[in-house]
Amino acid sequence: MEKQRLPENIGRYIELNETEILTLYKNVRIFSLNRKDFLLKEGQVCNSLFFVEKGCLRMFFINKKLTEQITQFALEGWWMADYFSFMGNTASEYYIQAIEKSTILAVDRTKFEDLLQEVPKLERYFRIIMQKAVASAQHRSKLEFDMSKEEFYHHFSSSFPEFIQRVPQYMVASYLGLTPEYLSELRKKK
Amino acid sequence: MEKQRLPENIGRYIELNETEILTLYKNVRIFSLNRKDFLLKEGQVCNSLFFVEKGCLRMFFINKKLTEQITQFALEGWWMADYFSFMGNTASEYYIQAIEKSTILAVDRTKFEDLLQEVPKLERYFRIIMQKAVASAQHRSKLEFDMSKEEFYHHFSSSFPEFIQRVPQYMVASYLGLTPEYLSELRKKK
DNA sequence: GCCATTTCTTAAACCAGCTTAACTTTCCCT
DNA sequence: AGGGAAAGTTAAGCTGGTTTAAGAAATGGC
Repeated sequence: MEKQRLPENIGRYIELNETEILTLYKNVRIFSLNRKDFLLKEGQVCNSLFFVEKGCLRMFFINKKLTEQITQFALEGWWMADYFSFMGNTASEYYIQAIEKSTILAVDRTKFEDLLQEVPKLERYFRIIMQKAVASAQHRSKLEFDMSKEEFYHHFSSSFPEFIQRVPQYMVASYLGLTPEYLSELRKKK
Repeated sequence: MEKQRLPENIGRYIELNETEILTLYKNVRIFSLNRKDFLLKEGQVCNSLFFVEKGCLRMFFINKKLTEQITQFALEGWWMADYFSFMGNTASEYYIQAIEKSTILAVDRTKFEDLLQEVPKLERYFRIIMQKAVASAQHRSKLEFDMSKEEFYHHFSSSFPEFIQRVPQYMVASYLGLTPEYLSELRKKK
């Protein structure tokens, strides 16, 4: 239990004492992943919420053209899950995979309920986290409606230059909803 | 205080006693809107969360082409807000408008915090509501990535046939991200 | 440090969905 | 009930972004 990104993250929104932090860790699994390891595959139930302590995850599904369509990334300090599958205990249509060597914290569904029971303040933390996720989704949706693919790419790469360095180009293309060939063309243009 | 959609909705996730329901109502404004009345306009701060008791709301922004781009609808039993503006106290880029005569409950930002303080169980309710909203956003995003506009329209109209009846076609087109002309063409085809 | 694999590039042909513009139908207000 | 405005339709021409295919460059595992 080296670093402490999660308590630090939680501490931004609520205050936990030592006992509560211990309870938190009692309900969390910590483990590391290699590049390309999977946390979730299509057909499985998403039984955990995943928190990225170190590294980077991507979420994708296999679309009708049988290619991988990336829908989300998660860097350090981000939560990731298929919430539909997690809440409804249903088979997921997504894959969650490590892009880099990563350290992950996982809260399993049953432990999650126990944890919220034992430390009700965490309801507030997760309420705020989820509210921020909804705000982000609203924002992304607006950008997609308002910008051409070209503008969207430039917007994204100037907003998250470090990210562009860190992740292969074809994944960025997939996430932004354009082909790697077209992204390559856009890069040449400018 | 005629009907009680909100307590009914809350009751699906947590149990409130009479006192708590009273506290709830003490922190909520109830009012009605005519067709085309606004709850929020671009430039204003979104100071409330809105709950649709009766009627229908739409959320939109003015895009680069200076046309209204609808990003969300809210029917009876749904919450709507610009969460980014609500959380950050910043100017909104959106409009929220009634499509029909509607009855709305509004929880203002300050009252919201008071309410959560007085009835902490509501943190849980809102956590779950927000989690479901995130799940929906994930789902919609997947559909958009995976379907052509034509498929997306057919999917939507077979999933929500009542809704298609209730809302003008050009608003459906806007929400689905296609032009009214193209939607008209699709309807003719089938 | 090397080689297989993965990632990125280039360019031409193509198409889903948009634009424009003019017309028709429906709705809503008094 | 009637008229003006709002909503829906039609069709032709156009374009942003995809597809295909093949070659070039970069990467990371051993």
